[in-house]
Amino acid sequence: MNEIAEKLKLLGDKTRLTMLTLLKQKEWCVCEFVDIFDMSQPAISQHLRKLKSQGIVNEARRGQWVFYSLNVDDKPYIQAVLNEMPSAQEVLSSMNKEVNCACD
Amino acid sequence: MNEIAEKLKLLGDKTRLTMLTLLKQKEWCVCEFVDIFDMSQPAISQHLRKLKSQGIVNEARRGQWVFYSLNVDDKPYIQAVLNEMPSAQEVLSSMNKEVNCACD
DNA sequence: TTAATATATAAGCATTAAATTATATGGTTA
DNA sequence: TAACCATATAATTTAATGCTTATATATTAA
Repeated sequence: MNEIAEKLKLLGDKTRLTMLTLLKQKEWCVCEFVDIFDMSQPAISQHLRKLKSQGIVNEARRGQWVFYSLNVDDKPYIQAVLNEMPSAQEVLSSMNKEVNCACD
Repeated sequence: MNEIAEKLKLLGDKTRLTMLTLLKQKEWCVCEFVDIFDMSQPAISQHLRKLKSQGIVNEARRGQWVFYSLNVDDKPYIQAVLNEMPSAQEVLSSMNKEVNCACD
């Protein structure tokens, strides 16, 4: 129960919940998240570290870039949460952000 | 999305998650929760107020007692969370508490 | 109406959590 | 190797959360 409470605490943050919603569509690079969110790079990095430490996302370095992807196949309740979320496209357009990194 | 993040934040607290798990089985009176949790009556009351303010529980006064019950029929992702939780019996016996109130 | 019981609200304090700035690490390229 | 870019970590500040004690409100019963 404690472990689930910890994971839910992570989901209960608007920034992290938005990150996970974007991750439904595809993996994202840290630099993309830095462009998308109005927040410093370290703040982004720390959110991702927390998600990774709870096994909610996976990390993969490719060259100088680090990509994060969802890891919720064995966590049905997180899937249920993400089912309630809008599509990544909707989220992105509501945030009205340009992504300008060379990672892709 | 904000609203769901707020609800998840409420679920991400061990005490409240335990309360909700107990509420899977039946409604509970405030005085019972006061017996069960190692916490002051105002602390219990504040947790329940938060859950109520987000529509996760319902409140019903009967005489001098106030009973709380689950209100998650329209919140499938909360149901999915509670499905992961142990039974109310298991929770109770692991807490090893006696309930001594006249509410029932 | 007064006392007793149950619950809620208010105020204050301690802890946690999220942000920032500064700095370190790791990988790429000249 | 040195310079550069991307990311992570550390240290600090600020804000949010959860608890406590004290007090108020509501209901029941003498």
